[in-house]
Amino acid sequence: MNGENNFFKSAFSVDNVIFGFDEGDLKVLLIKRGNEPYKGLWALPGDLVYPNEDLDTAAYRVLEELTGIKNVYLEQVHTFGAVDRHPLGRVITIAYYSLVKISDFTPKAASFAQNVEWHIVDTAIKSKLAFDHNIILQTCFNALTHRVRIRPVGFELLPPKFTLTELQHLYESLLREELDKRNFRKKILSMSLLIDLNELQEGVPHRPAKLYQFNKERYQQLEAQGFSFEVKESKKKEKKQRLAALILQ
Amino acid sequence: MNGENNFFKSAFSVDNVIFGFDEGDLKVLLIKRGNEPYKGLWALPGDLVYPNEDLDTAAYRVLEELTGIKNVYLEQVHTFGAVDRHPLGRVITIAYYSLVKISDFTPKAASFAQNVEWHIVDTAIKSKLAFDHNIILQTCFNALTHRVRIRPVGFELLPPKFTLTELQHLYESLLREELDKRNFRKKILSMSLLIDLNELQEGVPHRPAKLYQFNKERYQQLEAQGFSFEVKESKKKEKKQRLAALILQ
DNA sequence: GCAAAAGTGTTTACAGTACACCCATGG
DNA sequence: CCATGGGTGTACTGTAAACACTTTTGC
Repeated sequence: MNGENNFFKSAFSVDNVIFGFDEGDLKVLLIKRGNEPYKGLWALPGDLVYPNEDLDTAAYRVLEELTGIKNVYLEQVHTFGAVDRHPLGRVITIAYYSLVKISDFTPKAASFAQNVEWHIVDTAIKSKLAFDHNIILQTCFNALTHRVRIRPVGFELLPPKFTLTELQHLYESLLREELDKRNFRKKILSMSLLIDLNELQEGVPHRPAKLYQFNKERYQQLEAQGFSFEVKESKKKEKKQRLAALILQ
Repeated sequence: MNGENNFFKSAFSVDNVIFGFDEGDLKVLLIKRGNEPYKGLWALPGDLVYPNEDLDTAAYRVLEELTGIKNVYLEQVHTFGAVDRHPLGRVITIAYYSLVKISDFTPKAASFAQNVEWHIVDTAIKSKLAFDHNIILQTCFNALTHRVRIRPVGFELLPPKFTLTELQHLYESLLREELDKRNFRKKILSMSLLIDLNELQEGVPHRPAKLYQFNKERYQQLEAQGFSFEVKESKKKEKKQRLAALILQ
């Protein structure tokens, strides 16, 4: 398959790191390989890209075939192309990650599903995965933690209604550090990206928490304005934080 | 070349957005195409990846063959793979950018060099480039402006000895905004990433400026510590700016 | 002496951080 | 009435931002 000095004798695939959040842990969807190479090892879902298929389309296809979920957050991260990364030939792979709400997840055909499992990311990274999937998973996790500091992508991982504590736990999990409850709430609520649903949790053995919803319209409005918070800002404020961002975080 | 339903009938290339800084402008190195398709248009330097060549190696090769420069800053940015992006077949391309000191640049064979030119980035983005190179250039420029806010990559674009004003102009060019001279100097010098060479500019028709050098050792030391500024920081300070980074810039 | 860029400190305002107690519910 | 997590406000502090004049050199 490889070995001759000939272009157009290689292939490319997409691999999709599908993240979910459940029971306080960030998880990733893995497939147990039924064939060689790496038979029996866990691997990221992926597939060769069809000749008439765009890369993003291929990544969406892999996701939907596996989970049945459409319309998810998907982002290309990096392309891995070490000569020896695939034992059977020259195959480079374009790595994506997606963020899904595990509650939306309906695994396909049961015979298939028994080889598909959510794994805790921390554990999966340390275990031996097929191909170069350890480094791909690590790279995509890094990209996610970086992304979450810049854009409110975290909401993609939560169910439509959530409590502030759930949201905080998600961020703590992504940022790998504990956050102060009062400061977290102050910050989040000040962005007016949440809609108070005036509903309460039910069936919890303690004071029920308020439920919130992500305000997508508000988010898109802010994004279009470069997050300059038009309502609160003076001209002075707009220029603030520019030098702050200079060079070092 | 394309059209059959057959994998391993596609190819991948690297394209390299080579940035330089000169006369106060950010520039990009372009090649005028001598062959179809897109004959006569300016294009990013790039090449097909050899069957036994890693992706990064290919990107370095393209750079060195063109400029004679080694050991530069190089970063993979994004992979472009629209089905119709190359008129002659299915060719996806992995886009890189590199940062070079224009002073190091020694164009290769003169017959070749007449088709190689530095273009001002702003102008090049607006002009019609070959293939999908407009969007590739734009994407790489965005990646650079993002990167420069996080890591001091700007120094890669300056000659070994530079003045603070030159450094400020570079940052103004990359960030597309004017900076306050006193605040800029205060911030930069406080990071102790610069070495005062105790030398002055010569032959300038005004008060000569001091020359500085980038302190690479200090930078690597800080990087290894996650830029936590060990000398100045208390434990409290270490936790600072964490919530700040939450969600929105 | 004049043109041109270099160099230099202080004040103000905002935003992040630290921190502790009462509340509502189920059992 | 107890256990569990939900919910709330203030004082402090560090850093970014705004801002104007003097200095040095070449011509």
